[in-house]
Amino acid sequence: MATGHIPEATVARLPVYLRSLTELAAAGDATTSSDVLAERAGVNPAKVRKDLSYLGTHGTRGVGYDVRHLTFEVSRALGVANTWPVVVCGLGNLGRALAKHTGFTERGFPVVAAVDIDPAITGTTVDDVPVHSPDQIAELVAAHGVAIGVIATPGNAAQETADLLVAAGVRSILDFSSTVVTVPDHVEVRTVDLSTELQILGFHLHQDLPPEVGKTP
Amino acid sequence: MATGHIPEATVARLPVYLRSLTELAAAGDATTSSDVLAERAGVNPAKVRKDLSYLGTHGTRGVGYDVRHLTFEVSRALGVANTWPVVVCGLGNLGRALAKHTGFTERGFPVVAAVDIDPAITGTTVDDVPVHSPDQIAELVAAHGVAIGVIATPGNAAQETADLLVAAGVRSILDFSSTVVTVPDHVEVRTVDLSTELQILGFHLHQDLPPEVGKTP
DNA sequence: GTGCGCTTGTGAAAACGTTCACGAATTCCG
DNA sequence: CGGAATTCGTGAACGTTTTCACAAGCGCAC
Repeated sequence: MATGHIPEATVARLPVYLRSLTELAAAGDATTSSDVLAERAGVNPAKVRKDLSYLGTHGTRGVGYDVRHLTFEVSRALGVANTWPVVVCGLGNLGRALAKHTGFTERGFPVVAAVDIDPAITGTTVDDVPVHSPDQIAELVAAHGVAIGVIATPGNAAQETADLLVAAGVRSILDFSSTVVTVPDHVEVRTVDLSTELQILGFHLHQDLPPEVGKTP
Repeated sequence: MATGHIPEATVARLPVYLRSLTELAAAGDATTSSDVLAERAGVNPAKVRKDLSYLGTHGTRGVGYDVRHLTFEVSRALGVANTWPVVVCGLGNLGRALAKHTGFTERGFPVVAAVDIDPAITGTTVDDVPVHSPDQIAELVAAHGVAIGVIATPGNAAQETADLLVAAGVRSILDFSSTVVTVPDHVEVRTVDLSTELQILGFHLHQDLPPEVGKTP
């Protein structure tokens, strides 16, 4: 089975496997199994095997997977050898937390700059990340080779920010703004909406509630 | 079609529709169509119609949907009339941002307390949210009727925190910790992993790259 | 009223994702 | 060496989600 095309659902799980593999390696395990990986990733073992089969990687029947080799295969599939500089737009509570977040750099996504419209903070730094004004987005992207923009602005500035990022040549956007931003086909947007997540949880809580009184008879 | 069972995929989109409806109402539109909603939600019009059909709600053929009535129906399906108090665990960069985030309260998810293991900050407040120590989780949950816990701790404290939340009676967990937490069946966990999101974007960037040189011939 | 244009609601088809179940490959042990 | 125990890889079955396509209902114009 060639590395031809990896389903989206699988791609979304690869980072979880990679993390599990790193932990296993740190624990000194040389080999592992789909059962162990499934347990750690919180999924079904068959799913692990099928996911890994898309990588064209091969475990050994009766034995399992070589942790080092599998780590290499998953890393290669994800392209983690690449470093993708990121710019964070909007330095509210969330944007500031993202700019300070050290986990990004560790995984190959260094925050090279932040952008905010407030002139009081442009020119300053947030944990060594320089803060610029929005009209400098194009320069920043060009200077650092930024491919990913993070939008953490208020909703009403999100589309405008996205437009600036796209015009500057950014090809991927991670949007925390609780709005749907429209971009050209060649740009990928992933939306993380914290309120929506809570509303989904709230839906299930609500569902489990005893049926309401006062319904129309 | 009865309100019997709403597919998960639909539930995940209802908050987006609800937001669009609120905007349309604010703009003074009395009626709208699946096309308009689809445009705003960034989805296919047929999907909007099918999603809404699960609510047992009825638009008017040839006319569209009544914005006020549809808002009511979607709100009811989501159970937004309920208020679900939330406790935020872990006051690092992200936890602090979440505790300060005003959007939660606006949508019926007030952050009633925060929890951190650092004795230097327990007893203080973060934007009026009181900070307690982890061993007070049970009391907090009981006192405020908390049903949802947010985990924003470092990864190594996540499972432990989840256990405390579950023991205290929390039924839903929103996990930002980049780990897979294990909980009993009656507890729902949603995971938001920021690094994973970036890695998925990175995967596609990597895929679009010209094929690497130096492959085995 | 009758006809026309618009928009919903929904079967049916297609695409996608998950899980099952089992053959095949490997190791280990007696 | 032969058989039991593992564990992978994968075709097939199943379930979910998306999309299509069109009949049915509604309003307006005349």
